[in-house]
Amino acid sequence: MLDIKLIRENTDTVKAGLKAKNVNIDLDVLLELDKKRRGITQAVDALRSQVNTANEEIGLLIKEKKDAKEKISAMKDISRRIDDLQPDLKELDEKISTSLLMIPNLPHASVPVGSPANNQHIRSWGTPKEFDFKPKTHIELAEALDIIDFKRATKISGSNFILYKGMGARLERALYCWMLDLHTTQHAYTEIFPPFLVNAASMTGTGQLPKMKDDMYHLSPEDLYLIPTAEVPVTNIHRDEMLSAEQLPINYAAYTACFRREAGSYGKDTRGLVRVHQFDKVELVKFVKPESSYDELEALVGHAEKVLQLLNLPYRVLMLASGDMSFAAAKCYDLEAHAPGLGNWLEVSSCSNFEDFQARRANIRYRDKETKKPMFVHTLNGSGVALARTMVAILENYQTKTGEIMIPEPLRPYMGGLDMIIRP
RNA sequence: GGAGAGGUGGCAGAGCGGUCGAAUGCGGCGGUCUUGAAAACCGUUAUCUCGCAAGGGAUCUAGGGUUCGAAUCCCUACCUCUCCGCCA
Repeated sequence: MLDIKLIRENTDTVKAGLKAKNVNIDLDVLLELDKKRRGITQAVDALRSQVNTANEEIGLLIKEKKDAKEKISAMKDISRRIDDLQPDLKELDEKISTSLLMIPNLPHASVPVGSPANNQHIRSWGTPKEFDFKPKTHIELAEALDIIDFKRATKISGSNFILYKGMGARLERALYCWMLDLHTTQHAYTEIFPPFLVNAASMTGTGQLPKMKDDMYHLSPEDLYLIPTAEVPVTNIHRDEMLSAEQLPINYAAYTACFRREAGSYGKDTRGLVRVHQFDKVELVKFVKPESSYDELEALVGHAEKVLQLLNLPYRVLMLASGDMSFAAAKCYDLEAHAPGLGNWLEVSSCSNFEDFQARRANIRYRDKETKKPMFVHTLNGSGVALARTMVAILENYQTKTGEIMIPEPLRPYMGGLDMIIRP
């Protein structure tokens, strides 16, 4: 959520930022409502002030057992006038806060303005693997090895669900266990295992609601949502809390399943593991002081990159252009791993700084040592990393000529020492 | 699912119609004492919002209601706890 004061005082900056994010919102309407509200608020406050003064006097009169009838009836009139203004004020409040919740975060100054075509290539690690045979796709490989059963997943749940089997299931488990161990022991994150169902307040806190309602699975009797990412429950750990400055930075790593309806993306990546309704992910979440959040973003990207480096998967780092960033992000790097079977780069991690956008919505503050004032923290998160697509990259990069899969070195201890997935 | 209790400041906890934005304790901050620290003692310490300012206003889970006036009374929702039942 943006600060209404920022919108009021730096209207042009905000307008430019929204334009860069490719969002068409009429701020002038909002500012007009804001102006009206302030006018009515001032009128109401003045009346209330009268009431408050009079009430003190009435209290005294009654205490002294004097007659207060006249004053009381005068106050009835004023109270009625306040009541008359109240509905307008309430309506304005609602309109303003609804509208504020629909305004996205502004891009940071370092972010290139434009569409996905303007995404900026930051660096690459490794080079796409060359094979002396035609590499297969993960779909062909997994079916032949009987480690993923696409047909039965569809029977059980529908299209774009995954059913891992045997060593496929084991490899999935090895991956998230290893990633959690890496981040908790090497990068100083505290492990979290959160609920996979969250309430509307949590979804609003991180910015999924109200705008992305249709992208999420919703359970109606209880009014709960399936999490699209661990970002939601983990960031909301500290919703409505006042943290102490000494606690910061707070770093959490969480494995969760992630659930996405992917409504509106039918026809895209319909086969295989690239776009699925449920996938596993280890998410990294940071709560930091504002002055360090951009350094923390670089560190966070580094932690996600470490996963791909240790797995020896070639990847590239992109800084997203303003128009390609998510609703809540101020700056975002994507990591794309190369999938030689598909011949594609796959987004396996997205690392963002939200600055105080989520902290404002979720009311996550800390007390500043110098000013002693409550301040909003900055929140960040990044995938470290998302599994289904990383599984694609592993299967396709580690395939042999005979269609078997070498197990990446760091995962072998998690696979009972196994170094190769062979045909059944 | 049934019965009961409760949701108050950073935390714990009092207040149950009229100077209550709220006692007290803990914690925090400043000071006295001390070579330094601890202890002790003294002082101080909510947030949001309107206003150039002076100074207002709001907030005791949320939303309604009663009243001139609500943290305090009534209704509804949500949440927490205890007991019973059911259950992986």
